[in-house]
Amino acid sequence: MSSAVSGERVTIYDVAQAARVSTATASKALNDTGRVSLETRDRIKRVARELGFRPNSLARSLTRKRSFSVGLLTNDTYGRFTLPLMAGISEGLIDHGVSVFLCAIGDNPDLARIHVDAMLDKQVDGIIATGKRIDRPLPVDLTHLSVPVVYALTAGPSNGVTLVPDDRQGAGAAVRHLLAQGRRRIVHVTGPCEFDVVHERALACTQALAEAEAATEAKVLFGSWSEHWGHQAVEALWSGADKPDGIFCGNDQIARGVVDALRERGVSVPGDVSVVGFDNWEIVAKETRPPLTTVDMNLKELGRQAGLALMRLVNGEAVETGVWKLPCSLIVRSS
Amino acid sequence: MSSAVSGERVTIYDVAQAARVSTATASKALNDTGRVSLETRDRIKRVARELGFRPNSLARSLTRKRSFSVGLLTNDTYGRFTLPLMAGISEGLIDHGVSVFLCAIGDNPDLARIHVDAMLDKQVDGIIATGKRIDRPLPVDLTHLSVPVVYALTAGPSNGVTLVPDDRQGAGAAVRHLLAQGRRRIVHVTGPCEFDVVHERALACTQALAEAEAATEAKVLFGSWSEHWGHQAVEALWSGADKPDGIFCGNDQIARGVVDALRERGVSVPGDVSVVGFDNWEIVAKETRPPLTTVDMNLKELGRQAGLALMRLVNGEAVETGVWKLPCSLIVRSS
DNA sequence: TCGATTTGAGAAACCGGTTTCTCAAATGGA
DNA sequence: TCCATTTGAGAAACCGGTTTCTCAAATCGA
Repeated sequence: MSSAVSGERVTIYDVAQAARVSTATASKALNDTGRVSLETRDRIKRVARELGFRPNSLARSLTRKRSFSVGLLTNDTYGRFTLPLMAGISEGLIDHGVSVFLCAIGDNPDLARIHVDAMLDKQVDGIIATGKRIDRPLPVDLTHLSVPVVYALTAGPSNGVTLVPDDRQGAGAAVRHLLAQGRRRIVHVTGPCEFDVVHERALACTQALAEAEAATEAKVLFGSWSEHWGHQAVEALWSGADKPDGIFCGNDQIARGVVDALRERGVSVPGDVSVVGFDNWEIVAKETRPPLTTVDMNLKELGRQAGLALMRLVNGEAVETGVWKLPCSLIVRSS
Repeated sequence: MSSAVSGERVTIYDVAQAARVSTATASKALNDTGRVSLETRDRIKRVARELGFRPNSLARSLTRKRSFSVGLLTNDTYGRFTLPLMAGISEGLIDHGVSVFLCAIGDNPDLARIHVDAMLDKQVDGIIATGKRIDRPLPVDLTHLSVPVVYALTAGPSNGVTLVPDDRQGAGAAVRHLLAQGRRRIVHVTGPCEFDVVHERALACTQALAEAEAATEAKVLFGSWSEHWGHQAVEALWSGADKPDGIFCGNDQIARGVVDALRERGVSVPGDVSVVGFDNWEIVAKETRPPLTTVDMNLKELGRQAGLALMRLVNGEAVETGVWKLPCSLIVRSS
């Protein structure tokens, strides 16, 4: 416990001297490797503890050729997806003594290149690439790096490891929830059709409805990812005949717009119409009146898995390539 | 350009050999230090470029005792404040070749300790502490570390360097904007009174109103940081006499609630009442109908400054201690 | 009891750079 | 022309660890 405020850091040399052994023996004792008697080993460990010895990670990395740090490259400026992911990665890796360099590269290829080079110079053991769109790659090529790369929430090469939420399963759960509420006239109000996830989710809607024999094809309205579009969609739907009794929205902001618009029209949620969102962006979903039932992509868990997958690659273990789809969870609130 | 796909990394030894000099000379040439003839220097640099030499940052750090990496400790799980800050720090430091380790520690002191130790083992040059509340410290003591620490958006020790937005100036600008719109019956709807910033901003309101001789004291309603509170506040205000014609809100979510509630009551914004928010959380502010005029805390710039201040400390330069208040900007939209 | 094997520990090389110190050659001044 | 100074470059030590190799002492088997 002592350790004292000895200005300078305690090195393994100090420990060796205090324990009257060579640095070689000290190193072996502390790492539980090599031939050292139990007695000596314990003594060295005790001395190290007393001196408050903490090995210099840089020196260790130099010989071990493992820096115990990884890089996280992100595209996402708001941090809405990145921070939960980051938290998961960090949580999964801290047990391995691994720290995470975060680089916000925006959409700037030059900046991305600079950051990637900086990471490689710092000898990161691997890189996790993440973005805000699953169907778009980052503005930098990571395929010929000397370190393994894992892709999360962004497009990766087909022979790489890519982790994404299972949009289809999530959307299916949302629609089945609406069906379970007795809703039959279900509409999907979603984002721009340029997004792959939009199609995935629409497809899942159709499948879920078909399974329940509620409809042969889901009615889908494409728009933008905004609250404003939620309002517009309700206006369009309620100006026609055949008004829906269940609405599944492409994200929580659209759902928020939909719920607000319905309330303004005097339509009761969930009395007359049930609404389900997507993302479980708590700050939106919980503040909606009534609080929004929505799909959570379990980004933290996804981050954890991405981190662990990267570690396996770093350790040379086999990892199944391709796209891993991780399950989403339905968060049932009052809408 | 060649460099080839030579599997292994190019070391300074390779460069030295190719240029027919010693590693000592190579190092001096590449770093523009020591005694080397211009001719030799150029040749070595050219060879290094041709071979695609990139110095191993770990090895360099070991001798230089500078790792060119810093740690960012954060409390904020949503990342709403952290990511803009992070982007600013990163932007300010990448020119210095410095990378940032991000650690999300939540409110867990043990986790915080583990992360701090991990950073120190990795020989970070310094640490930036950030949180979601300016009047609360992180759950870990950073005062006796061997590396300099800068605090941003979180409470630091009085002899430390702390950067925060100038809430008073920002709030003053907001109120003066309302006054300039011809508003005189101004109310401040804000968060819980346990927050220091709440008082700072309230005080600034009073001052601004006093300067304009519009009132001797600002009317302030304390509540929570939610949209819901915005609704409640409007209900309370409109059920009494003396309805306001200008509302300055403690954050954009409250403002959002206020604007929605006013619209539901048929009160025109900005026709009858002007509303100003705080935070410029674009995803809320831009989606409000009408788009919200609000105060931006310039977090990215704050991050940049924090990073640069830390660098100065690392380089042993003098840095003024105490609380630095950085200016906020009023973002004028339609409310 | 004696040679063969195992054990414990240290010397030294190494990782990939930086830096100090040394020294021969080139230059300068008288 | 001769000595003092400057210049350019390399040898070697170093940063703080890890790892291989060596070797004397202890243990083992016959």
